[in-house]
This record gives sequence, structure tokens and C-alpha cells, in this order.
Amino acid sequence: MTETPMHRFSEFLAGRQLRLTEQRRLIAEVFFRAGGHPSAEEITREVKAANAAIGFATVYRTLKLLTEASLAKGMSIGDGFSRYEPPSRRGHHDHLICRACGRIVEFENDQIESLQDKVARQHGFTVTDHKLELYGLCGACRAGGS
Amino acid sequence: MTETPMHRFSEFLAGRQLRLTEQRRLIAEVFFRAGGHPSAEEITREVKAANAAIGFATVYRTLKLLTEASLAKGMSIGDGFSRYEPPSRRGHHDHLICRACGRIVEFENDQIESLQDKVARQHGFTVTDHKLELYGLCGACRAGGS
DNA sequence: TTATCTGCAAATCCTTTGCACCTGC
DNA sequence: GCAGGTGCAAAGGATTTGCAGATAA
Repeated sequence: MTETPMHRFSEFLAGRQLRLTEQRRLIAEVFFRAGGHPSAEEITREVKAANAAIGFATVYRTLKLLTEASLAKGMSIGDGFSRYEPPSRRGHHDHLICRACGRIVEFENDQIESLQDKVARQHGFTVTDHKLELYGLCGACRAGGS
Repeated sequence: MTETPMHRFSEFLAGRQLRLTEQRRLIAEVFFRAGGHPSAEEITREVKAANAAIGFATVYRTLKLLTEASLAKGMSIGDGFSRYEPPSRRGHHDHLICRACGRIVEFENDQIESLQDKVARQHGFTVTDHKLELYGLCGACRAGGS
């Protein structure tokens, strides 16, 4: 019931005859602990603090596994990087992104979701997934001027 | 009143002391005429049909100018390419994207837009821009099976 | 004329892959 | 022991940039 993401990762690997190596464990720990939506580079930086030998290749390979295990979700906020979202307790959510400081706030809104389904139906589509990103200025940046 | 996009591009260039070269005119024409949301590669392919000497570099440079002129809008649908949206007669719109055939349908929905503003306000954000993409299957692909 | 453009190729940047050497299980 | 994993460095793929020759105004 209180299965941790790391536990789930371990089961996923076992189910595929894959090994839970020291590197994979460390990368997954860093990722699960990370707030926000880290890029591979951000994760690698933190991982290297604990084990400098680990390189980008292993981080990317592990992030791919985490994604296949549904423990990470790839996303992009339009800077040139692939970003990864750690598993969230909450269900689906969308993002508010501050163009000034890069802060990302997550939100959920059922009304928007159901309107999306309605629109899709009107066009004959069945929606399986969606992405909603609102770009603007957060309160702090608006106050801080610029 | 009936100012064409090409006319606007020409004015933009003049205002910046830039030249309307044969290449820029051709690339802009192809882009304005293009339906949908072409990638640089798709535009280049069509441009080369008229003038094989034109290369990617010039296409990218011109798309950058068109974007600065607000005559193109960069976007991405998650394949690895930057895509560009030609100026539309209609205002802002969002996208329905078929995962099977890649078809993109544009739609507008004022209710969704106003809910977005409301959510943003609740989080202290001022929204300047947003992106909403609904992924799924279009009617034809759902019927076609798979 | 001359500052701006273009085409080419080389360079970037992020991400992936090949390969010889390690290491969980 | 050995299939699978790692680190490195080199390869990839989209986009950008440096430069010498070409050209719009």
C-alpha cells in the first residue's frame, strides 16, 4: 500500500530481468527526491556529487527505464532540454511557467479537462493525453519589476 | 486593410534595414502558402523544388526573421522538430493531434481560455501565452483500427 | 559601392550508441 | 560465470555559425 517509488522501480527491473545497480539506485533516488522538473543535466550534476564517475550516458539510460516504468514522465518547457517529472501523489496536472524566473507551478482543473474532452469529441477525436502549459509572470516576478 | 503577410514581411525588413532577397521572398511565400505546421525540413524541401541552391541555413535564418516579425510562431508537437505556424486569420487557437496519422486540427474554445486565466490568477500568475495540445486518435484512425 | 546575404561546411548542443571492461545475481 | 551494466568517447540529428564570395539598395 505504501509502496515507495524505489520499491516499484526495483520490481519493474526484476520483472524485466534487469539489475538494480548502485548507479541506477542513486540516480533514481536523486530523481525521486528532486522537486520540480529536472533536466538530465540537473540530475547528473546532483548524482555526480555522490559519485563523480557516473556519466550522462548512464543517467539518460536510467531515465529511459524510469519512464518505461511509469515512474518518470518526459516533458519540455521549450528551453532546449528534455525534462522529467517525478511520480506525483496527485493525478494528472498541468503547468504554470514563469517566463522570468522559470518557476513551475502545477495545478489541476477538472472543468478544463472536461471541456477538453468535449472539444475533442466535437472534432471526432478520442483524447488519450494532453499537455497544457500557461506561460506568464509569477507574482514575485511581476512585483520585482523588470 | 488587406495587407498580405508578404507585404508585412517586406515592411518588417525595411524597418530593420534588411533586404528582401529572392531567397527570403521564396521561403516566405512557401511558408505562407503552406498549410498546417511545417518543420524546417518540410519547408526546405518545397523551397528546393523552386531553387535547389537554397540550403537549410537560409531557411532557418529566414524562419527566425519571420518569427521576429510575428509572422511565424514556433511550436513543437514532440517529434524532434521545431515546427512553424503560418499567420492565421483567426486568433489564438490550440491543437488536437492524432498520434496515429499525425493530423493536426486547430480549435478555439473561449471557455477553456477563461478558465485558464482564472486558474492562473488563483496562483498569482499573469498569463501572457499558453499552449494546449490534446493527443489522441482522430475519427479516421480510430475507425481504421489499430 | 558596401553593408548585408548566401551557401557551404564545420561547429554546437543535447542525446544516443559502440565497445571493452566491470559486476549483480 | 555470464548476461547485463557502466564509462568513455565517438556518433547522431537538428539547428547555428564562420567565412569567402555574391548581391540588393
